[in-house]
Amino acid sequence: MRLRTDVLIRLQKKLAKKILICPLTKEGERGKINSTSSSVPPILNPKNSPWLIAATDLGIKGDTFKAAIVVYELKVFSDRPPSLELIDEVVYRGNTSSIRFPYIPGFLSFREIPPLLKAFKKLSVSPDVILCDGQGIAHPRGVGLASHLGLTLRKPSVGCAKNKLCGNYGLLPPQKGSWVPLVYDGLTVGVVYRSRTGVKPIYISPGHLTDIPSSIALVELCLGRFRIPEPLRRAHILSNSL
DNA sequence: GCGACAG
DNA sequence: ATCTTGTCGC
Ligand SMILES: [Mg+2]
Repeated sequence: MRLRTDVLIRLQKKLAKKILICPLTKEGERGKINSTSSSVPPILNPKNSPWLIAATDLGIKGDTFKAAIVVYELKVFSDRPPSLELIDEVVYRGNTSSIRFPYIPGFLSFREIPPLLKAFKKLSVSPDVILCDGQGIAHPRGVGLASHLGLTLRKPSVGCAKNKLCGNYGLLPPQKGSWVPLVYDGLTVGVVYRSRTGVKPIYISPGHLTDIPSSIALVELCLGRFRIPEPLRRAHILSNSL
């Protein structure tokens, strides 16, 4: 039997109004005005380090699913590359049969959030921001997985997807670090970002309590030698291991 | 009606 | 996402 999406669509439209797009800051600094009034993301300022970066992913293998959360401590320096140190990891296992929704493009959050919330209950630390395997506001109704999770947990979140859900964009140079706006319905909702030279790009969009510049900066600071930022890569591996 | 379509 | 080994290319 087909899933009735009309109720879900109404909920998404209501949630969309609650999403806040602003520079990424720590909870205590939220709402304060930039002392320098500059457009430089606060996370790039060494003075604001360290940051606790969480990443989440869900893996389904046969009759078992695993919701994984990893937490890294990010330190930004003025005279050397940023450092990432693994702080904590948790995995919540459950029966695949307990997953209430099938996968339908545009409604991924309803399928993945319940298991992810279970995993968050096992987490003892409180991250400053959550990286999600999926879109943020780059969504037909502006509420992708990252946005929905951020709103639910009342925490900053960033969407980092391996594929596009919606929107259009122009030619993207092959060099690592290049990016172009991702436009949907006349609005720039994120960017298509080249994390590795000559490699398929990733799709970055703000989830909640962050903006596009801060989202790009966060992902860049978390990149290692792979296409996917290290925390998300680790969460993905963890959610698929034994 | 047709094409697009996160994980 | 999952099902799956070796193989092609930089
Ligand atoms: Mg995933």
